Amino acid sequence: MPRSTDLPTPQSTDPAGEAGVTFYRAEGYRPEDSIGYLMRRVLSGLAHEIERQLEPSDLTNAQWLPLLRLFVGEGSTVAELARGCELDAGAMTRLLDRLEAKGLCRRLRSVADRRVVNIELTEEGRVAALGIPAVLSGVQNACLAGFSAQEFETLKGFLRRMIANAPAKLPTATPLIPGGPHEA
Amino acid sequence: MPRSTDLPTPQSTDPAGEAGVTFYRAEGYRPEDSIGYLMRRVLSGLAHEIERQLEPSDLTNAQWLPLLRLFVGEGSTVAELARGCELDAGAMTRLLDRLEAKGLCRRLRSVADRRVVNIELTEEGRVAALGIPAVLSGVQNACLAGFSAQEFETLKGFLRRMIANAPAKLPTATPLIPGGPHEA
DNA sequence: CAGAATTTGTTGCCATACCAAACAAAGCCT
DNA sequence: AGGCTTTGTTTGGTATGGCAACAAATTCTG
Repeated sequence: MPRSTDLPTPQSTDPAGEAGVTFYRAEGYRPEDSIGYLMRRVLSGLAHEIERQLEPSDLTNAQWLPLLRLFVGEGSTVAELARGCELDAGAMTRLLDRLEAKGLCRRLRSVADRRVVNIELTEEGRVAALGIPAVLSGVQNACLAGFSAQEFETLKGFLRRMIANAPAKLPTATPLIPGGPHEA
Repeated sequence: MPRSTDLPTPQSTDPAGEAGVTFYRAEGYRPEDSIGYLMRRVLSGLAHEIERQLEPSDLTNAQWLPLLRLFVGEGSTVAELARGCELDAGAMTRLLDRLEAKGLCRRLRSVADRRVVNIELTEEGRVAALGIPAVLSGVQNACLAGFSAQEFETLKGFLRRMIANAPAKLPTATPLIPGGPHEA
């Protein structure tokens, strides 16, 4: 197992000079033209519409994601769900409190590892989760009205490149490297 | 039973019926491929980095926007700032409480309209606001590393089209309609 | 002009979200 | 075994956001 203690250098260019990437400047900066502002508006629109359509299920915008992940089996403990939803473990605990209070899930202490609490959907929870993908699909399709398949792919490519440009953020998913480089 | 008249009509009649805009489907829906998920990750990356860089100014992610708007003169009352930041008036009241507690702004009851509270930056507030545009520009430029000017424009076009696809939501900002509503 | 409708700012209540601390249970190391 | 470290969960404190209820001020209307 190669321990790469050096930083991965995707591009051999100078770390300082960004090859003339200067779309924005401090002087005359206009929020309305910023991609951050634009994306925020797109996202808030999506979120509002999703929450509106999930209202009959009594699911808030913060609650459908963990419910969906439980439903599709991507996570079954507090810690896993917290990581999957990019949330604080404390926040997830209380979010699950509310879901449990609604009767959508229940906690089961693991016997194998007594630190762990396994979360499982109730029958009600499964029913509620069942409708989520349709809503997400519908809302996002509506948001993309007028887009060609080509444009859709281009857009996703742009977004993935922007994500890749992030300066080493959260370890989104724990790399499956047993005994990997555990630097502080 | 003659089925020769069957059209290639999909059995699942699209509720949206949007000229075949079906990038996502309920069956096999994968969050990681959704534009919502991707944009959320881009935005959270931007937000984290901005907050990190503004840390020395003691400005949180929620606070720099109203401060910036005050600084550039886009709003000077609670209601205006709330609208400009797409926030609840109540949330803005308390946000201003915290900014005022930090000595960054102060409230002045209007004499013309005694309902109104005018907010103005203190000297400290001006100093803090002064550095914001540079941080926003830098972080967003970094996020766009590797993008051509053409791609940058294409991306913004995509985002604007998605915003336009929103189902008639909030009257974001008062349009600059000549002869329109007389704004303050 | 008087009463209704609207606007503005504030506050209460609740849902969220982060951070740090407290604990418990597992793992690791000597 | 005993101690230090890691992981998982919960809880307390604080910041933030939405909604509803209100009071004060202003505007609209009959």
